[in-house]
Amino acid sequence: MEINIDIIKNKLVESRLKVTPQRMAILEAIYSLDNHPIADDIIDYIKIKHPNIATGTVYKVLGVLIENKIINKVNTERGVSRYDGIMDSHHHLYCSKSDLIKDYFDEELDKILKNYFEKKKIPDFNIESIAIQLKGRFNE
Amino acid sequence: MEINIDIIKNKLVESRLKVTPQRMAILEAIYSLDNHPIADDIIDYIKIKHPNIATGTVYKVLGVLIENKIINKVNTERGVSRYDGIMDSHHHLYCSKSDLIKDYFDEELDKILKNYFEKKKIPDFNIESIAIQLKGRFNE
DNA sequence: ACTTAAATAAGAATTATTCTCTTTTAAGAG
DNA sequence: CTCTTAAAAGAGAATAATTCTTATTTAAGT
Repeated sequence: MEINIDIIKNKLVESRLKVTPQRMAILEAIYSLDNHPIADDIIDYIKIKHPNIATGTVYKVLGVLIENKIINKVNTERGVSRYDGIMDSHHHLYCSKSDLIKDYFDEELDKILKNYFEKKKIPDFNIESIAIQLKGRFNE
Repeated sequence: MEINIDIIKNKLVESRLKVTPQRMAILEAIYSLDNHPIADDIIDYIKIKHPNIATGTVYKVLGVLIENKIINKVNTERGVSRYDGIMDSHHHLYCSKSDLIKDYFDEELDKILKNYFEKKKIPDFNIESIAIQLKGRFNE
C-alpha cells in the first residue's frame, strides 16, 4: 500500500483533525502492517520510532480515525478488534486455521447482492450495508 | 423456540457429553432468551433457578457447546461474544441503532452465492462457509 | 453402591480496552 | 514569531469480559 506521508497527512487535514506525530505514526502503521493489525501490533510497530507513545493514546486515536471514517474496525471471532485502512467497499476472507484476514473486492458480487435485495425486501428491515465474511483456507 | 427438556438433553447425549443441570440450564437459557444473549444474559437468566452457578462454568460450558456444534458464537462490533442456538445455515440482521440481532434465513440467496462462488473461484482460497451480515434499521 | 474421569465452584489472573487527570502541543490569532 | 487555548497525549488506575487454577463435587458406567 502507498505509504506516502503527505497522503496520510491529508486524510487528517481533510477531516479537520490536528496533525500529530502520534496520529501520523498510527496511520502509517495501519497502512504498512498487513493482515489487519490489532492495537498491540500497531503499538509494537510504533514503539520503534515513538518509544513513549501511551497505549491509551493509540486506542483514542483509533477511535477518532474510525469516527472520521479514515479507518475501519474488523470484527473477529476472538473478540479482539482489528483495524483496516481500506475504506473502499470490500469483504473479508478469514482463514479458518490462522489469524489471517484478507480483503476481498468483488464489484460483480456487490451488484448481484444489491440487485437481489432490491427485489427481495426483508420485512421490517432497511439494509444499510452488506458485509460478507468468507471463511476458508488459503493455499499456502 | 421449542424449549423441550428432552430435546435439550438429547443434544448433549448425542455429543457424548455428560448431562449436568448446569449444561441443561445454559442450553435452556440460550433457547429461551431471544436476541442472541451474551454470557451475562445467560447467567442472569440461570441464577433464578441455579443461584450458585459459577461464571467460569458458564463460559466453560459455552465453549464446550460451541466445540460440539450445539451452539454458535456471533461476532459483534463491541467485541462481546453473543450466542446463537440455531445451527441451520442462516445469516444475521444487525440493527445499527440498538443491540438487536435477528436471524435471517434465505435459501434462495444461499443458492445464488453457492452458485456464484462455484463459477468464480477466489485465487488461493477455498471457501468453507459464507456468512452475511446485513446492517440496517428495523421498522419500529 | 463404588469408582473415576469429567465437571463445577470459587476466586485469582489475564487481556483488551476505557477512563481520569495532568501535562504538553498544534495551529490559529495577533 | 510569540501567545493563547482547545485539543491531544501521557501515565497509570479502573473496568469488563473472559480464562485459568486448584480443590471439591458429581454423572454415569462397572
